[in-house]
Amino acid sequence: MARNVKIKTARAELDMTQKALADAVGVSRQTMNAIEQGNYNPTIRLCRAICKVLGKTLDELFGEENDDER
Amino acid sequence: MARNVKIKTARAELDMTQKALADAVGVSRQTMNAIEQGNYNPTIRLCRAICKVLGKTLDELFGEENDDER
DNA sequence: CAAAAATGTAATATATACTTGACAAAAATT
DNA sequence: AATTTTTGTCAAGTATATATTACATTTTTG
Repeated sequence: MARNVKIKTARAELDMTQKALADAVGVSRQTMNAIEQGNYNPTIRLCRAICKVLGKTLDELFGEENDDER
Repeated sequence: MARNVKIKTARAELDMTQKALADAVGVSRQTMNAIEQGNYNPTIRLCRAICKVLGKTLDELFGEENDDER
């Protein structure tokens, strides 16, 4: 189900906790967790916000999901 | 409110109608129209599907929305 | 190793993405 | 210029992204 390890890694690089990222991005901790877990199909606005905070591009963090996630 | 002219352009390059793109992507024509109109905050999965059909990257079609869209 | 912090996960509730149907206006076709 | 196709938009409904509360487990820290 496509765990998003790229977010986890980028977060680690900045030494940010899931909660810190969630707060920075204006979303609940559970939502951030679910996104990293690959259980979510977030909106583009949220993806953009995450990219902005983590200093990555959309393609870097959310590119090519080949599998059939929900 | 940030009309997405990039999608419109990419669509024109392929000589696709809004309906054709909507069908190819598995979404209603109204939804595609609203996205081009900038009234929507689509999910990343839909964005990926649009990119795939139009042969563009996420960054190309959905990068940097600076303005305060909804 | 114990305590604290961070993470994974579930249930219920709410906001909003997306659908369907319908109609008007604009653009393209003949 | 008339007809058809495409686009823009609205209203009401359904599906799902996200919030909140809560608790168990894992990881980190003292």
